Amino acid sequence: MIRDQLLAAVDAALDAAGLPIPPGGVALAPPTDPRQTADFTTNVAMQLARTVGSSPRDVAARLVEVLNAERPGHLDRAEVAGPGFVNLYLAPTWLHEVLRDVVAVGDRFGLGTTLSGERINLEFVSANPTGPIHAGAGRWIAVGDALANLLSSQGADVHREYYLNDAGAQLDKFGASLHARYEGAAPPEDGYQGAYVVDLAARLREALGDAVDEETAREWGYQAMVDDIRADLDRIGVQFDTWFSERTLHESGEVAAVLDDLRTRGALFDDDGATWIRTTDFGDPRDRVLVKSDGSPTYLLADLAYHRNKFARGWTHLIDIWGADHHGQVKSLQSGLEALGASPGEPEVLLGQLVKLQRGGELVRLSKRTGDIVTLADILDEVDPDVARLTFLFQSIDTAQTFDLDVVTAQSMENPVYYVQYAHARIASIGRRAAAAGITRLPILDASLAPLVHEREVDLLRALAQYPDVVAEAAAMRAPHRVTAWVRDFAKTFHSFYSECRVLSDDIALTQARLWLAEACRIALASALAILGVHAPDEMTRIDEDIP
RNA sequence: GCCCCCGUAGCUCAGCGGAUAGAGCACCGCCCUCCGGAGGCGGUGGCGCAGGUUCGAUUCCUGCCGGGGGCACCA
Repeated sequence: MIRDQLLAAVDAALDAAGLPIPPGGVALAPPTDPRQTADFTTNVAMQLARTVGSSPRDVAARLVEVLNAERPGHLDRAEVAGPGFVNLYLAPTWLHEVLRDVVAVGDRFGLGTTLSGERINLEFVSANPTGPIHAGAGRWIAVGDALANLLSSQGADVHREYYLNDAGAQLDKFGASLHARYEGAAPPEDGYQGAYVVDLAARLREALGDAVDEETAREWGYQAMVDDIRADLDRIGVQFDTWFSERTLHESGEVAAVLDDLRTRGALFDDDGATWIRTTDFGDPRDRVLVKSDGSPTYLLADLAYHRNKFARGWTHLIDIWGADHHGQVKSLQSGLEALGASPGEPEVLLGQLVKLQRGGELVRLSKRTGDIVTLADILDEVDPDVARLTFLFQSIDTAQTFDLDVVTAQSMENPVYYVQYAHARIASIGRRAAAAGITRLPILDASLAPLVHEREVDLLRALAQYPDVVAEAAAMRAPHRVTAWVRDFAKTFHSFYSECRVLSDDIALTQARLWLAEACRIALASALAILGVHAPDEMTRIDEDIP
């Protein structure tokens, strides 16, 4: 849009001034300094100063001279500022053009093409089907789903996938524990001690009667847990495209095939009765076991078969979201896949720092032994899914998160999610008011946007202009929280506008212009909330009715 | 000992190498004739330490200090 035109103009101006274009192109962005009133600024002169052999301000002056002579569209003037910044001041019309652009693309506002053509398999959550989904896993649900939306918004074909570890020792332990409870006995020492297993045993008896053997108990329990997990995911509004069973890899011979392939490629060696893979050839700090001395496959072996299967199904790029406690396995998996011929760096693993739960001012100590866990369902019993999701999407996955159950529940009325949703609801409310008053929004081509000059209106238009870049950048950085940050900030700007600028007034032209501005804000809020997986309501349920 | 993440306001967190670092909560004031007060306006208050790279470092590199998570023939 407009920035692209300006970039082209700056490139041309550099050329006309006899200056080179820096490798990597010209950076053109709104100034971050709150004192600066320029619309865009570039540091290109400071970048070029050394190669050109003159001072940054001199280079900037040469560029400014050409720009002011050429005056590309919307440019009012260019100025040298500070140590050598070139500040571009645009005519107010450029922001009105932004508004027209937003309205023209409508619900497609914010979409980009930076990832078009990519076929991405995004695996997240993949909690073992041996118990309910833990509260902390809610972070990966929220982040994974938002990331999928984000990548899709940039044109990628994204597939949400859940890996079911239904072939390993954990499921056996789970089966043994369930069967023990079913028999009224205590689970094995290294089994699942949680109270939910007792409840599950009762459900098992109700479903299948009094003569259930351990294998039947395991299989029934497995299905029951998968059903429960799907129900929890359904509550928070996340749908997976594929639920992939580890068993199928063993049954289809794909696990064995990986071993054969690695043998052929000379990546294996035997030691101590076990079969190892030489992952150190690809940067792993140590080699890894694929087949244990008792002949059973390791988790890594099945995981290699799994990721190879993803490629075989046509996905060209794999992204896994893992908890930081698994970071030691990243290099092993990538090395093994590379040994199988995949491109280095596959899968791309996003390591998320863990969630600590806090209640009553104290950390909730989790103990597998006692089965003392807080589940996602527990959280969803207390707060609505939008609150839970946005809470998980506040911060970067690079930082450990403390999820304070008291704060999120007791103060949920003050949760920022409502602040953002309220902005959307207010716009809808204005629409209802307008309709009731018989005010119709005329086609934007017939509307004059010239009245939009108030500082709050300009703030909104600038924020709208930046939104597509925010989304593209968030996708590139795999950082949904950047969208959260933008939408919270945008909501603040909107509320400020709302209280200072009345949309519906006696000034017909101003009303028309502001109705269109409000519509553009609605489009942007809806877009951002959709990416985050949060609803954009047209009205809020009233609270605090008891206050006179 | 080695590997990964993080030390920014009293608390929780933002901040693609740019100019005087932002927001929420908390605290102190103020704003309801008017589109929904789940709101608005103002105030208090900050980059762990030391080097290095750079025209310019909260951001990149190194070391130290502090916090979290890993270093299995477990998943």
